[in-house]
Amino acid sequence: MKNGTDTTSGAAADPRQARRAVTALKADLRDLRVQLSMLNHRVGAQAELRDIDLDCLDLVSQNEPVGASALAKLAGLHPATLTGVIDRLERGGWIVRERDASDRRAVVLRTQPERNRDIYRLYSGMNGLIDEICALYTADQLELIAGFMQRTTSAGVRATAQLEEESA
Amino acid sequence: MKNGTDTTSGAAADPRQARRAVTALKADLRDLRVQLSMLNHRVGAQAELRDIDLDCLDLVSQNEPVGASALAKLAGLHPATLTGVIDRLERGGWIVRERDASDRRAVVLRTQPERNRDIYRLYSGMNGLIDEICALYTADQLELIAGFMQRTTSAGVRATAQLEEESA
DNA sequence: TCCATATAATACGGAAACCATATCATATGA
DNA sequence: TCATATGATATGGTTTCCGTATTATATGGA
Repeated sequence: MKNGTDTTSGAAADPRQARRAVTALKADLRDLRVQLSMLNHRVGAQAELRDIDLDCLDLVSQNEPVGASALAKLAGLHPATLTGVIDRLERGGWIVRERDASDRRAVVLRTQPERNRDIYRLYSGMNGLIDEICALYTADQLELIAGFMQRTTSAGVRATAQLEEESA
Repeated sequence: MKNGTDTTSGAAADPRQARRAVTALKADLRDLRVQLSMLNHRVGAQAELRDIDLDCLDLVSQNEPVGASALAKLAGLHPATLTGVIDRLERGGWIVRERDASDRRAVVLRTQPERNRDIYRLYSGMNGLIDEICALYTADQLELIAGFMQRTTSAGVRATAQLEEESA
């Protein structure tokens, strides 16, 4: 492994190499996105969940406790559609739906940790492979990569919000 | 980035730091996956395509020319479902469906480059933000990150195939 | 060649999901 | 207190999904 984390700034010594690297990385990111969606689809099939249900389940665990309307906004789904998603997730035991004490119209969603271990188990193959990949890198390199992912996620949030308001 | 310690090999100097880094990276990867799915959902909404249609369009452009059954296998979709997906993609002008000259039962799918620029345009916001992020890194670092993504994509292919055969 | 069998894609139809709209319960503020 | 807003769900028409049947073509013997 040649590339390290040793450099101090992002200034490019060779602009041509930099441009090529950026283009290649974007293609790799796109391929990664598609493949992770495919993996997710199979996981969902095993768990008898639609793709969107699994996405919502992820969103709940990232944001719990979360209300239905907040989740609808995060997922970009119509409220009525989200009711159906929640019904399925609740019926399958993946989440619980509670009344909000401070606003009795509202509903609060939480994951069922016990049940969600089943999802984790379906990802265990991928998990092990990622461990093998990570073993090829130093901790510093992994932190560099993770940092890039965090920034890209933030960019995704912003780009999503922008598309959202354009359609509004 | 942080402390410029050894970056000469993949061996971890501090196993504890390495484990923490791997755990954090997995969480970041998961967040990234979800957010990219959300972004994709908005892009699909603008293009009047279902999420799965957009995934299939990506798969076609990655594998074209590709047959319908090959695509069904890649996407993990029932053949009859895929017919519907292809109908929508063709109706929208995203792909063309040709008869295979060497096997007249088969259909060959290709993207319409002209039309697919519309998708590219919907991703332009994200694209620009990624450029900004990449500017923070050296070309060597970007190559390191891209390499990690490639390996992760390969891992995704393997994990997907494994889940596939477990269900069969 | 002829036929049995396999394979690619699509047609069909019932079940499920999606979502615009209406509805009900509750909150908020004039 | 009441008008209005808001959160979630119910309703119903439209679309999608997918198991199965069907059609067209290919392939490998006898």
